[in-house]
Amino acid sequence: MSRALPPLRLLTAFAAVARTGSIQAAAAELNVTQPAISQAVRQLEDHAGVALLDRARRPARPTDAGQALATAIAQGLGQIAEALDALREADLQRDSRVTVACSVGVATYWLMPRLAAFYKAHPDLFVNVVTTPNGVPALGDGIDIAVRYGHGRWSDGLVRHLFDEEVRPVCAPALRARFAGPVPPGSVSLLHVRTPETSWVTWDEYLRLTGLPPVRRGGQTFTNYVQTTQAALDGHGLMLGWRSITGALTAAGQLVDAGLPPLAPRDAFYLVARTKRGGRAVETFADWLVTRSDPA
Amino acid sequence: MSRALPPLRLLTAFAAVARTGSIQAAAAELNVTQPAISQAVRQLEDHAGVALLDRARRPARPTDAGQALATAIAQGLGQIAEALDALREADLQRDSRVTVACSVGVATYWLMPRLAAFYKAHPDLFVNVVTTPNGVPALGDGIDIAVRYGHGRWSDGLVRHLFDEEVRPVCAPALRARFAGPVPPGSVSLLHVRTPETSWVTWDEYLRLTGLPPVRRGGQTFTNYVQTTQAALDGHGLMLGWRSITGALTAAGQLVDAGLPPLAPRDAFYLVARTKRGGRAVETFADWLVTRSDPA
DNA sequence: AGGAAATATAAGCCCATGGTTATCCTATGT
DNA sequence: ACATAGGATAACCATGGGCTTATATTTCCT
Repeated sequence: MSRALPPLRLLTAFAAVARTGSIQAAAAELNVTQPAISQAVRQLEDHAGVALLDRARRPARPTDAGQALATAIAQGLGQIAEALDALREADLQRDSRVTVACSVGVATYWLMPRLAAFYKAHPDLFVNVVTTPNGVPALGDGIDIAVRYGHGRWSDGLVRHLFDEEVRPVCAPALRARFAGPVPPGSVSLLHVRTPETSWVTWDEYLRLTGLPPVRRGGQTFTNYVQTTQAALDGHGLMLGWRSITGALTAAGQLVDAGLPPLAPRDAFYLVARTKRGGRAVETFADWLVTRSDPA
Repeated sequence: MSRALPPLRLLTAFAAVARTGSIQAAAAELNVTQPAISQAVRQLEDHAGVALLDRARRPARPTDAGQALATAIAQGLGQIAEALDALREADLQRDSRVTVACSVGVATYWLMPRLAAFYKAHPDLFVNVVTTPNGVPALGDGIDIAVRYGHGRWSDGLVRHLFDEEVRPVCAPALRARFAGPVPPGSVSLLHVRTPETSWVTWDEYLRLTGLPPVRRGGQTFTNYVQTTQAALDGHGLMLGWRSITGALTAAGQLVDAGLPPLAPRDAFYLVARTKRGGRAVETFADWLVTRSDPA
């Protein structure tokens, strides 16, 4: 049955003697006087019950027993010190990283293009973007911030308004050119997005809310706005363009307004941040995104 | 660059919390009050700069970081404790063992027969007998005691007188029976022992010192008294019987006095013990051997 | 809403720790 | 024999470590 360990000070004093080669050198390294180390090692020997130093030789050298113990001390305490360093390092890392969850469309056309400016302003921080294939982007293990479209009344985090949206039909220029006036929804292929998120406006809702006649189901259906946007760019039909997704493409002339009325939904985009365990990076990024947010 | 380790008390307090499952249980195990452990873990967290316990749950549980650190503490301190235990164990072992060096003849006919009585008196001690093939039994690495025949004026250890010797010619009863008077040395085969040790009386010295006529070289020569004694037992000749070697055999009638005058050499048997690093067993055995020593 | 259990906090205090200085002792080299 | 270097010992003391008690706070269950 082992007795309690001796005081750490005795262990480190002896390890220093073994490492530096003499009691005097160890004292110098530890910034104490030589008697302090001499007494410390003697106390350790009393505790251990065996001689750890051969003092007949000058400078004193560890006995075989002492060498064995010095090795165990170095390894044992080294292991603990490494674990502490690793924890601090991980904490520093965590404090310089933030993970954001959002839909793949928002990620591709809104968030990622903005990150360059964020890194320019904060080169020491790193944003990890996680796209949720479907459903509402959620907070949780490893997710610090979620960018959500919806009513904004969530309770799982701190909610901050990013921007209101506007939805208008857009299409490829070539498709637009086929009609003198607005592109009639009933005469072209409509590009649908079907997602479990029920907040996003669908073609049916758009037509109903703008007083346009309903269109019998046709066209193509995708599961995300990246594919839908690509199909529109390819001239495959008419899509509902959300300003945060297609605003830049429309400004660049790659997509054009279809001449139909725009729709301003009541829902908006929000940033939701976890209230616990938020490090410096999370707060910095959230603040930046809120102040720099505009839909296009 | 790692900072100094925190006090051992904080490490062991936290490790106890991780192992026992609560701050209260750790306090009970360490025989302090619950606030003592609560404060100790808080100090460790301040030192480490990370949360080690999830206190929202009752009882408090280690965080992932805390679990990692607790493991490192257990392994690191365990390694040091094991090293200390091993040193103490080795020391205990050394304290219950003694190694004795002597000639093979003394070992066989004098020392080994006595060890049974020693073990009876000291069942917790162990005597390791090392026979030196030739030369004076020496102290040194691993040899605590030497049993030597000689002048007794050695300086390599503590010298204590065991017993004086007596040398007399002895032979098998059948050889003795061939002569009405003393067995004449010149008429039988003499059994010689040739050894680098120059203290032991040879046949030449014996005949000269007792005034008997010298005998031209003949007979057999052996390198130790075990073989010589066996040859005498077999009736192969006349040997010089040292009381410590052949006393018991003569008392048992296996060998008989040849009727020639005995010789009391000036040299004697001594015990020489190392003066350094003598453990309890060495002193105990040396004392016992000195008080229980008699030549036969 | 209230009680039980676990943890946190603040204040207080005793005593042991962790050194220091002064000096002695021992080993080794010249 | 002497000088130097390294280590040992004794006496001393200031400080803060390592608790304690008392009480507050928080979480969870009934």
